[in-house]
Amino acid sequence: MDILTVARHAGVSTATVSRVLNSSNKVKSSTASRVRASIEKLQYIPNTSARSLRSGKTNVYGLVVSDIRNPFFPDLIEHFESLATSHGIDVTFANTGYSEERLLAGITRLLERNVDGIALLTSEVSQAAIDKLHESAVPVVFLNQPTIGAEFKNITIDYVQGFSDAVEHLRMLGHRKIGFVAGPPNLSSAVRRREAFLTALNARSLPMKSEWLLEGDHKTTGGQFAAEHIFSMQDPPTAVVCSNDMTAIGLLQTAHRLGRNIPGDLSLVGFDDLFLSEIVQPPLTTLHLSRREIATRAFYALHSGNANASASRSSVIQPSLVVRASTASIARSDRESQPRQRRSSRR
Amino acid sequence: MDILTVARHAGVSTATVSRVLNSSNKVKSSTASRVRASIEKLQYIPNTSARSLRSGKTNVYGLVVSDIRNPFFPDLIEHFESLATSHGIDVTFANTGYSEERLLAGITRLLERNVDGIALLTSEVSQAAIDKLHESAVPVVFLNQPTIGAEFKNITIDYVQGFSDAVEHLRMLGHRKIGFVAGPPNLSSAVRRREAFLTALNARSLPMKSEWLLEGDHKTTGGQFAAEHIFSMQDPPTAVVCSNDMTAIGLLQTAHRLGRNIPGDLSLVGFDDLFLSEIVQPPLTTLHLSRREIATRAFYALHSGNANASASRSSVIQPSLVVRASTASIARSDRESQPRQRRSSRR
DNA sequence: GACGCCGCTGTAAACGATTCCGCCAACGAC
DNA sequence: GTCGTTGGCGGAATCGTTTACAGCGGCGTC
Repeated sequence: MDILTVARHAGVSTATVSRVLNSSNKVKSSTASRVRASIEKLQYIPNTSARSLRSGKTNVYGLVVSDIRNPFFPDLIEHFESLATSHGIDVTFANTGYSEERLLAGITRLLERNVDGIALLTSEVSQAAIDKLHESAVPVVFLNQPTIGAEFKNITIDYVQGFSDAVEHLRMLGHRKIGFVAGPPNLSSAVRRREAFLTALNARSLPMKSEWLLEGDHKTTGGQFAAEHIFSMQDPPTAVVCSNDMTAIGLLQTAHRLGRNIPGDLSLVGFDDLFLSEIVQPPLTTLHLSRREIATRAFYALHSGNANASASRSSVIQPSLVVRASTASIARSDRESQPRQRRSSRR
Repeated sequence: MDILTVARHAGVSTATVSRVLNSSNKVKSSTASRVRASIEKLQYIPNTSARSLRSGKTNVYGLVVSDIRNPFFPDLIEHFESLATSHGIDVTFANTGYSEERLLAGITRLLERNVDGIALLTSEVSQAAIDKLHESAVPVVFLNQPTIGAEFKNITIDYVQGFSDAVEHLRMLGHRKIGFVAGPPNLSSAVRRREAFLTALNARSLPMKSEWLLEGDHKTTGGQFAAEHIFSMQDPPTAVVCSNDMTAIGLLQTAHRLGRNIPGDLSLVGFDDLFLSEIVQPPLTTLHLSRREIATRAFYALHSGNANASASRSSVIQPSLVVRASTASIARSDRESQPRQRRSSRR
């Protein structure tokens, strides 16, 4: 079932069939409808390989993410995919599992597939990967890669403002000893989050003991590890900010296991606002990061050609603080130098 | 950069280059290595469109899932994808959001892409979808579709045994009044789970009030709804089995909100064993369903040709009960005819 | 020495679409 | 009546591979 069969059936040439397929306006409407009838009758489906061989376009975007098990990414994928398919574009998928090796392999695969664009919604981009993308001239959009040159599009997230809000929230609650559980040090997004946190601390002249600065892995295991450390410290922080929600949730879980109370013994702030954050006990105070917005910008960065490229490059996504129940006023024994206080006025 | 350039550079014909590309054994090894050197030198990447136009194979599988936000599916996707890419196959992805319409649209897209196989790891398959797949003659594997004819492969899950284990577990704990929160009635997997539960109840001559048979949506919202119902009943069940973990987690969350204790006031069993189940408080007793196994069987059902087709069709996946902390011996006020009891011996 | 066979390689015809040209009829202007 | 223009359509080249077929040395066999 090829285009020639349709052409014969409709009594026209293949060129004309192709034109109605691609909705060229140079076909008389009576001819067009006759062709369309034949297409319908014969159940003709154009061959994608032939199409993209000739036209050079595949109508496929590659989407690469770090860790599909982190609920942050399924949201992202869903939005990206539904946006893409509504524009007639399919998405092939690559999961790196935070491995640079798998990232490079994934990019190679996508390049071999001649995808029309690649959304690299991941953090562990190595120089080798960037070089490879650079020489293949395929449109690429990154998520929050500060070191990326202007030849690539980049969606930036305002970590500084986000963590500033988080720290300020804790400060208002009376916390002065605030710890941080970072992500893996080879992840640029994790590094930037950590720096943004430290900036927020500095701006408020809050103390930072290196002991309070823990390293996680952006998974629950990192949080579990951190919890064990924190609750065995001589001088523990009274509040902890985590580099992402999964870390905070792992911490929460271990706190439970150790018989500690959140937020009674420790206030906890996450980052991402996974749906999980509402579900855990206590519901997690966290920074909301809109997946829909990221997916939308990523898609249009690839799709709109270069139309509003510069506009979308300059824009920045703002996280917003969502206060739930994992943070509370500093109280009880933690407020060392002050008398015990029942509660602050009314609330 | 095409194959002709490489051929000239290596001083051979395009046919020979193609042969080394496809590792035909009919090329002298000295020639082959010369060609390989040229490929390397010129950074040649074969054009996938041309390849699949000529060969009729795309080396792409379609993977369609119901709801990527349900953590069950990311696990599935990850395993499927890593298996596929390790065999040189890419996967393009479709999310149906439980919508038959989107399912049909997704299948159409995949068919237009000429994928070499489709894994339909979803439940809401309509007859229209089946017909479409049938006439396209593309290899397809379904997940647990009892009505599917023998012309399709099908991975079956032993719900009867699974729910039997769950009910037996509750019965051993002393529960006699056991409710069920089902999934959407138009989802065949949900219907079959419900039936399996009822079978388990019957086999033990346990009572079933229709009031205890609730309907959810396989998301947390369904569980929330169910919790509100259950805790306002005159004669509530003492234990509830849920059609999946998301439902159980929603129920758990609302129980918390209503000030009820799980498992004190109600024992709870889920289905799937999401990683979430370990994280919620209390950790959820549930039926473990191996995503790796499903993904593996799905992949090989498509990939191994017809080699061990019949073997894989006949095999069945067994869920296994994982006992955590959301189920407990019936106790306190729920044991109507018995005196209140402080706790069971030691613990 | 003729012949057949075998291992390796090249030639060229597909695969199924898109699209550049060029053609033709119709029509208006002069 | 001639000519130019324009809208609509067809012919055929082209995209980059794969692969059937054929060719061509060299070698063993009789």
